[in-house]
Order: sequence, then C-alpha cells, then structure tokens
Amino acid sequence: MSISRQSLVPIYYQIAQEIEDKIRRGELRPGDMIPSEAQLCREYRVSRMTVRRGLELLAEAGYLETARGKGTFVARPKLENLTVDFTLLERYRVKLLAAEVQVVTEPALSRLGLGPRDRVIFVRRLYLGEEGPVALDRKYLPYNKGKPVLEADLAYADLPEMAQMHTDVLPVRSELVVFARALEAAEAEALREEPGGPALVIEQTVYAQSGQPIGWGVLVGKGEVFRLEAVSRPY
Amino acid sequence: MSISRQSLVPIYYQIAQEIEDKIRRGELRPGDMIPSEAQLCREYRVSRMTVRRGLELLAEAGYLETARGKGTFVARPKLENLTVDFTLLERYRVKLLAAEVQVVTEPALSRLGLGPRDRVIFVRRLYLGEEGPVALDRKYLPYNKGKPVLEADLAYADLPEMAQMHTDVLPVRSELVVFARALEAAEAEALREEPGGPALVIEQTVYAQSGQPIGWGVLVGKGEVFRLEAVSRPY
DNA sequence: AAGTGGTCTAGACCACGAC
DNA sequence: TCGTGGTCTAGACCACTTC
Repeated sequence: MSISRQSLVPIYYQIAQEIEDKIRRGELRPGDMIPSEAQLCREYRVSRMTVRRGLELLAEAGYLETARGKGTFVARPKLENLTVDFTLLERYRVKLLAAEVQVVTEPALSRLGLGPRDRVIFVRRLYLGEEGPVALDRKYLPYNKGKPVLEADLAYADLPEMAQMHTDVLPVRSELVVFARALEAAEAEALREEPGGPALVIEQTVYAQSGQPIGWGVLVGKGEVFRLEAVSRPY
Repeated sequence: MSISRQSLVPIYYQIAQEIEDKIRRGELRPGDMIPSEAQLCREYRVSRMTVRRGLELLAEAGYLETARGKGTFVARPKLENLTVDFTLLERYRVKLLAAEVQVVTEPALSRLGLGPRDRVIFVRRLYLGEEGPVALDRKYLPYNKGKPVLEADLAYADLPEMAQMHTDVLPVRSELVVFARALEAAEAEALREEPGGPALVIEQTVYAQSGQPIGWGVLVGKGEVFRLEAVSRPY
C-alpha cells in the first residue's frame, strides 16, 4: 500500500517489490494465491498493464506462477538450475607460456572437426594463485591465415574472446565438461606437483551459429586448490 | 512482414520470431540497430505495446539491448553464464547404503552450523553406471524429532528435496563447490578403485530463507568416468 | 527540435477454469 | 455465468540522445 507516484522508481517496480517482500517474509507462502490483477488495480489505483508489468517481473524471477482462468500463485523455489562462476581470469594472475601456429594433433583435431594437415593456433597459459601455480590452460583455434592475432591479446582473453578475435564467425554457444584425472608428467611439472596427483579437468568447446566448433580448450587445475563454484538460480 | 492476425500465436511473438530469425541468419549482426519502435508499429500496423512486448522477449533472451534515446541494438552472445546439468539421479542407478540418525561430526558439524552434541540424519548412497559404481554420496540434515522420514523417500531424493521432507523450512538457495582430490581408502573401496586415485568432489549446501544451512552433502565421483556438463545460456 | 525508448492509462475482446 | 489471466489498442507524458 506504500506506493508513491512521485517516486523515481516506476510504479510497477514498487508493486513487485512489495509482493516480493511479502513472499520473502513468509507472509505469502508457496502455493498461496495472490490477489487478482483486477483486485490489485483497485488496491493500488493503477491500470491493469501496470499491475501486470510488476507481476511479470516476479514471474520471471521465479517468485510467481500464473494459471489462466485460475489466478496467480506463489511458486516453489527451483534449485535445479545452477550457474557456474567461471570468471577465472579475474581471480588469478595469468602467465602466457606459448602462442604459436602448429599442425593440429589429437585430441584437438577431432574436437575441432579438422583434418590431419590443418593448422591451429595453440595457446598455453599458467594460472598463478597466491602460493604458486594452480592451473594449466591449453587452447586451440582453427588457424585462419587472413586474421593475425596479437600475443598481447591472447594473454588475457577467454576462449570465446579468442575465437572472436581470430575468426569472422560469431561464437554463440559454449559447452563445458568437468571431471577429475591424474596429472600427466608435463602438467605436474608446470604445476609443481607430483605426477599422478589429482587434477580437475575442464574442457571447453565454443561453437558458431552453424554448429561448427571454433575453439577448444583444456584447463587442468591442481587438486584441492583449484575450485569451481556454482549457485542456484530461482528460475 | 509475414504477420498473421488470425494466427493462434500472438502477434508480439510473431514479431519476435521474425527479428530473431534475421539475427540467426546473420541478416542483422551484433551492434546493428533495429528499426525504432515507432517504425515497427507502422511496418506491422500494430500498437506500440505489442511491438514492445515482442522486443522485450528478445531482450530477455539476450538477442537485443536497448539504449534510451538511442535505439535498440543486436547484442553480442554472452557465453560467460553457464548452467550445470546436475540431473545425476536420472542418469545413474542409485543404491541406498545407509540412512540413520547420528551425532554430528566434522565436517558436517561446521558446515551446518551445529553444536557438537546435535544430531543429524546421515544418508549414504552409491551411484551405479553400466560398468559398476561411479560415485559415492553422503548427505547430512539437521535432525528434527517431529519430522520422521521414510527410507524409501531418501533413496531417490536430491538434497533440496530431502531438506524439504524433513523440515518445515523452505530451501531457497543451493551452492556447489567442485574440485579434485585423491580418493580416501574407504571411498576407493566403495568405488572399486585404487586409494589415492583421482576423484571429482562436489560439495552442496542448501540454505533456508534465513540464511541458515539446512543440508550439506559431498559427492565423490570416480575420476575420468564421472563427469559434469555445463552449457552457456545467452542471457 | 526531433527522434528514441520507458512508463502509464482506460478501455476492449478473448480463452480458460470453477461453479 | 462469472472471475481469471492473455492479448491488444490508441493514445499520453517523460527522460534521454543527437543534431
């Protein structure tokens, strides 16, 4: 009922806030029906489109579910959808170990759908935490003669950014696969660990609109130290 | 221009589809300005709210970005936001190894914010793939005398579901931490692996609205075999 | 000043669900 | 039949950007 028409914040937003507060405080519980749109119009003395705009915000945010002919109801929080915090480049210092053009070999060859004589840009980087190296990073991009890339740009770019620098094709989808395996000898040395020790492996593939893969990367993180975090999103 | 007023699909949706198609086909490219709302009203011979509803859909989906006073522009796909496919229960066969009430010990004690004499429901499960066990699962819920739980329900529930079964408090947020470590002896035996071998560890905490943790779990996955997958969401 | 998107109004007709 | 949410109209005023 505390809606101000003079406020800079839009009326529909104030209405949404007020209902969200009631849900957060437990005054409205999952399954409860909220007042009808017509009722809310009368309560707040606003037009229906304004009420609907507010309810729409809450529906998108996962707080409300609407049922045509029945009403609008408080929704149960959905914890199945998780988003990964994948901002590694901001969390660690990055050291560029190598950036070169080479003939592609497995496993990049098959992941990128290339032939055995095709060439790729190969980038190798080390992530440094407070107490030494925490992860090793290898990325492969199909080599494109016409589009040179600056080493300086490669040092701090993530895979989608790299792909975009080097091709005209727009990256539109990214896939991750995460698993654990033992450190290989070369990896162990770079990470100052024992070979055979546990490592977190993150494989990333970036695709163009056409479905064609335009970048592939493996990140090998030191066990225990290197962590991924994910949080649920209500909707 | 192929908008049908007789169609069952709403006009705003048809408009959104048409613009989305142009973007997907590359006819409109990131950074391009699309016709103004007023222009689209004239083109499609509809009211402005209808046009705006359509544009709003595309903005939510990440295809468009609006700039007050300037115009509406095609957005660059955002690949930073990743959603995890965490539907383990549907992918593997699950075997309930134990379900009992016990006095809480570390690490569950501190994760759940309990005292050393509090009790928890402890659930231990094994995930079975085609070729034997792939993961071991331990979950802890603060014990609530008044709310008994059936073993049968525990076998196939995920952590948020368990928490909801056993408390009146609603789970509203879930956090995951993912890393690699060496298998402990008991874990290795259950998974039929060598102790010290690589394991993918997923720790999950579920919180109530109050911020209080109401469930904690660890999943230990066999290296190489047990994998998590994540996909980018455009918005 | 002219054009843009952001907000809001006061109506309208419709499909759907419950009674 | 009545109340519900879903769609749509034809205006209006505003803040902001560009010229």
